[in-house]
Amino acid sequence: MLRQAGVKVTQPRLRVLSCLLEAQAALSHAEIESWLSAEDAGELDRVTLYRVLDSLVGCGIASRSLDARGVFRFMLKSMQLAHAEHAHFHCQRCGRVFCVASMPVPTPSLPTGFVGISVALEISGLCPPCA
Amino acid sequence: MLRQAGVKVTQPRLRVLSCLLEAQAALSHAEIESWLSAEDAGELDRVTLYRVLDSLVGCGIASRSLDARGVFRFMLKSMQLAHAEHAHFHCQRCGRVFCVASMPVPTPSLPTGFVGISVALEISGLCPPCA
DNA sequence: ACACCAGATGCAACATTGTTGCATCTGGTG
DNA sequence: CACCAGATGCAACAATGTTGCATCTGGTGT
Repeated sequence: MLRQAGVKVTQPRLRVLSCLLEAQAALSHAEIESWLSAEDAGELDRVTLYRVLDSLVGCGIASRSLDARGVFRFMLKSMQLAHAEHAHFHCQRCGRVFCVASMPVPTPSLPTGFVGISVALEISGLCPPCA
Repeated sequence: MLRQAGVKVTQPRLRVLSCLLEAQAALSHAEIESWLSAEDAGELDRVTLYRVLDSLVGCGIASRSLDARGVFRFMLKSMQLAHAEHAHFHCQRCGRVFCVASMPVPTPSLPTGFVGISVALEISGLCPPCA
């Protein structure tokens, strides 16, 4: 993936990628950091992780979004596409994101001249543990 | 408004409220702070401003949302309600936001245990001039 | 008009998230 | 194998938001 995207294949990038590949949901910087620090390979520098994530987003491998607390979360672009069809629930307290399969994203009906590229249906509130 | 909401009527709250009443858009903490510091009455403590905003949101007078950078912005609930029922279109090129009256926000149908507080339908794309 | 007190304010210190500068290291290329 | 653009690691900084605590004040009962 990295080679295809035209960026250098480095240890940190491979580790972060494998993390995103395994993830079930969009991960925050802090979550990736603690996940990686549990590995044998040891910790990854905080700043390096920020820059690795920037580069993955920049070359189109990953996508960046905001959770309800205003924290950036990352997921593979390929996975993100699979989540474009239903709503997402953002917990205002813990920041976790849940898929709401029961709420499909409506097809855009835009005024003439507007070109829709993506639609997102975002619900804010409290998840069961936090409520 | 404050008395009706059942909270104490204090100087800081009145100053922040008048600020929000005049505002054309949702304001960030920093914007309100610099606006207030230009007044004759002098500066308002940073922390007090956070707590005033919390109390206004808590008693239902104001509402809190996130901008694209992950910064909280505040506006009067009365103004926000006028925008809660329809979708918003964000132009990826010029950044402008348009109301899409033709796309109503669906009523949430959440799994048991989840408490929904707000729903937003956000479309990204290109507006007529940019397309 | 006065005293009281829950809640609001102001200050200091801290926490979290994200960024910048710079010296060093390394993946890819010739 | 040597080179170098770009990646990494470290330190310091910046922006945003939170907590603890002493003091002050708006509202209420007297």
